[in-house]
Amino acid sequence: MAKVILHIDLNAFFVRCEELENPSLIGKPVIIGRVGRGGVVSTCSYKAREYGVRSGMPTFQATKLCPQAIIIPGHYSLYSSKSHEFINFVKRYSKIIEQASVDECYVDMTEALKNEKEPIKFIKKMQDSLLKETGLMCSIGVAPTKFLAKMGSDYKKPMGITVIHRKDIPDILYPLPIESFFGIGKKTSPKLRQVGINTIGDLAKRIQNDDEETKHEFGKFYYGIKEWITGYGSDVVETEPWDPKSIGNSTTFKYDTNSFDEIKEYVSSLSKEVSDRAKEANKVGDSVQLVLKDNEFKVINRSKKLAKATNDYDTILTTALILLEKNLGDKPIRLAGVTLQNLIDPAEVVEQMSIFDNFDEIKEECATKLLIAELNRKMKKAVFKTAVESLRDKKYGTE
DNA sequence: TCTGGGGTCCTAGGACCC
DNA sequence: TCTGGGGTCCTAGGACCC
Repeated sequence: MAKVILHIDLNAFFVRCEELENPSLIGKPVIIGRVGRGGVVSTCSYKAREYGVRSGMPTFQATKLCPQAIIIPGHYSLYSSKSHEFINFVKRYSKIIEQASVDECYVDMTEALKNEKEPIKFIKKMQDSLLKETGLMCSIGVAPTKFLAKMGSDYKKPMGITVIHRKDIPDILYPLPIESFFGIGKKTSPKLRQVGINTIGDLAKRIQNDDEETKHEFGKFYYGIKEWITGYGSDVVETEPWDPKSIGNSTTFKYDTNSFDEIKEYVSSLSKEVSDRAKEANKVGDSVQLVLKDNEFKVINRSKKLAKATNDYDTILTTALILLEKNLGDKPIRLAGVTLQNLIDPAEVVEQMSIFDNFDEIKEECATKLLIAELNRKMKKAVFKTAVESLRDKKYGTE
C-alpha cells in the first residue's frame, strides 16, 4: 500500500524569524545577507522577490533592483532555535521524520493518518497550528514518495498544500520547466533544453520511450529519474540523526592576494575553527582538503590523506599549509577553505588501532612473507623488463 | 562594488596490488 | 608473447542543494 509522505518546507524561513522578532518588517522587502565584498542574498521576503531579488544574488545587485530593501545580516542561532521548535512540533504527529535542512523535513504520516476520514483537512489543521503556535508558515507536499512530496511543497507557496498522487503526475508535474526538477541545476538544464527537453513532461516522454540512446545519454541516472518521474521513487523517511561526513570552513579575503604569509594567516584561523568544530562534534577525520578560489573564480581542490584520523589543530594546519605551499601560484587568490573529511567517531579509531596492538608480532610474522612477495614482484618486473627489452631489440635492433 | 558558505554525492584517472 | 585485467585506494574536480 502506498505510504503518505509529507514534505514540509518553511516559507522564507530566515525572514520569518526576523519578522517574529520585529513585526514592523512584515510586508516589507527584507533581505538576509551581508553587504560589501562577497556579500550575497541568503534569502529574502516575498515582497523583495517581486523586485526580482533572488537567493545567491550579490547584495549590491539586489539593492539596485530594490533600493528600499531592508538588509539584515543573519542571526543564525535564532534560526537554529526556531528550527528546533519546528521539528519538535512535527514530532508530535509522527516520529518518522527526516530533517533535510534547517527549514524542511520529510514525515511519514501513513500511521498517523490511517484512520483519518479527511486527511487533507487534518494536514491543513496541522499547518494552521504550526503558524499559531510558532508563527512559522509552511508549504506542504503530500505524496506516496519523497520526490513527489518535495515537488509538491514547491508547487504552491506560501502556505500551500499540494497533493500529488501517481495519477496526478502528468497534470501537475509535466507542464513545469525542466529547472524545477529536483537535482537538475544550471549546468544540466541548458544541455537538456538544447536537445528539446524544456519541461518535465518532455523529460518523462524521453525516459518512457525506453530507447537505448536515451539510456546511454542519462547513464546511471536513467533508472533513478524513471522511478522518480513515474512515482516509484524512495518512500523511506530516514530517521537516523544527521551524522556529518565533513566539517569545513572557508572565507573570502578582504582583498585578493597571493602572498603565502597573508593566506597562511587565514588558513590558520580556518584550521582552528575546523578543529574546534570537529572536537565539539566529537569527530575525527583522516583527510584534509584545501580549497583555493582565484580572482577569476577558478576553484582548485587539493586534499591529503593523514596517517591517522584526528581533529588536532596542528595536524590540520600543517597539512593545509603543505597543500597551500604546493599549489599557490602567481594568481591572486580571493577565497580559501579548509575541510576535514571522512569523519568518524574517535571510538572507531581506537577499534582500528587495537587491531594493531600486536603490530610488532604481526610485522615480524609478515616480514618474511612480505619479503618474498616483494622479491617476487621485483623479479617479475625484472623479467618483464628484460623481455620487453629483448623484444624491442629484436624489432629495432641495437648495437 | 561584481559573484557566500555550509554541505553531499558522483565520476574518473592513476597508483598499486594480486 | 606485441605492453593482463580486476579490485581498491587516493586524489581531483564537478554538479547540486539550502
